[in-house]
Amino acid sequence: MANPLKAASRTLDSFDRAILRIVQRDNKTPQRAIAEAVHLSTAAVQRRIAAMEKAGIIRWNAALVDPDAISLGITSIVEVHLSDERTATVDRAKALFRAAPEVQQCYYVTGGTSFVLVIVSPDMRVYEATTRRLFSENAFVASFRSLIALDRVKAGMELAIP
Amino acid sequence: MANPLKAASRTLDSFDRAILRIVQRDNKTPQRAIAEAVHLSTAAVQRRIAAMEKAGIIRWNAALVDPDAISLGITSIVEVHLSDERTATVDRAKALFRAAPEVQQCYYVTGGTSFVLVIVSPDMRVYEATTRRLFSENAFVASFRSLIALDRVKAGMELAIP
DNA sequence: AATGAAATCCCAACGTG
DNA sequence: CACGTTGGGATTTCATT
Repeated sequence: MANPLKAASRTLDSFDRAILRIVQRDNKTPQRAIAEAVHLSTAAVQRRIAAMEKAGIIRWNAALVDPDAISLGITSIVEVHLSDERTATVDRAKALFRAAPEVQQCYYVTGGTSFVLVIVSPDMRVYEATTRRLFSENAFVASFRSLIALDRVKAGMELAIP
Repeated sequence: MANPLKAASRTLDSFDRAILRIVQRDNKTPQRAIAEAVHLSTAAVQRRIAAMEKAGIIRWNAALVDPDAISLGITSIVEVHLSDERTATVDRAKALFRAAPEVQQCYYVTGGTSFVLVIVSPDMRVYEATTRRLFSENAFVASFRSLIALDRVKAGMELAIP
């Protein structure tokens, strides 16, 4: 996991991409249904899915949970600026954010802003406590800016597969 | 889908949350394994999962695909400012972003910035074309700022279930 | 909520182009 | 080498108590 860009070694043909388009939306689709949709046998579909899982092309199979259902009503996007951009500092920040359960997503970005995080919290009080723990109480965080989500217009992980 | 905050009607007990913690990481876990992990019968697990799917608590079951594997190496976070915040304008923007396949995620946010998007592209050339189509060529977009991801430190949809 | 039966699905082995 | 067909084993699903 040390390398940010781990190239996927397998070459995907149009069958693979067609399968991905389906399981991306519903990975519980029966292989028989997939098979007839892409005009392949169930065994071929099975082999390709297994290969793509092993190659890391399918990273994992997840049930996507509605945050509101479990009282995590606050979604916030946070821009975080570090005090410096030395490798050691950046790595410490990455480790911190990766380990924090409240941090649903974390991107290290260009453009002056060092990180963009997506944080999910039950309410504002807890959110404020989280920001204090992750940002205010860390010397290597110079500043941060919170954008509170009023509407999760689109909040999946779906990709437009070419 | 008109209401941004659709309250989930079902009340979750600790069994439900325990199940969610498991299927969130791997929704292909056999029900028997879930059952013994949470100390319930397989039938009970089965019924609870079905109920949570019907209630929308489990929004969908997805295979998460590695963007690099399908030549979508550029991930970008974009802040978008609208020319005005009238309802009609905001709704038009929401519809546009929701319909765009390149837009993986879209949040309508407070704090002066109207939207935060996550956009996935095969390369910079295509990314630039996308920004032109979605932002530069739309009169209701006043400005936007791109933050290119150097590292997807954490890029799932997992929630810390309380 | 638990039990058991029926249907379905997954997966490995074999044979073929 | 990858595909398709076939069969056994496991899992999900439904009906009953």
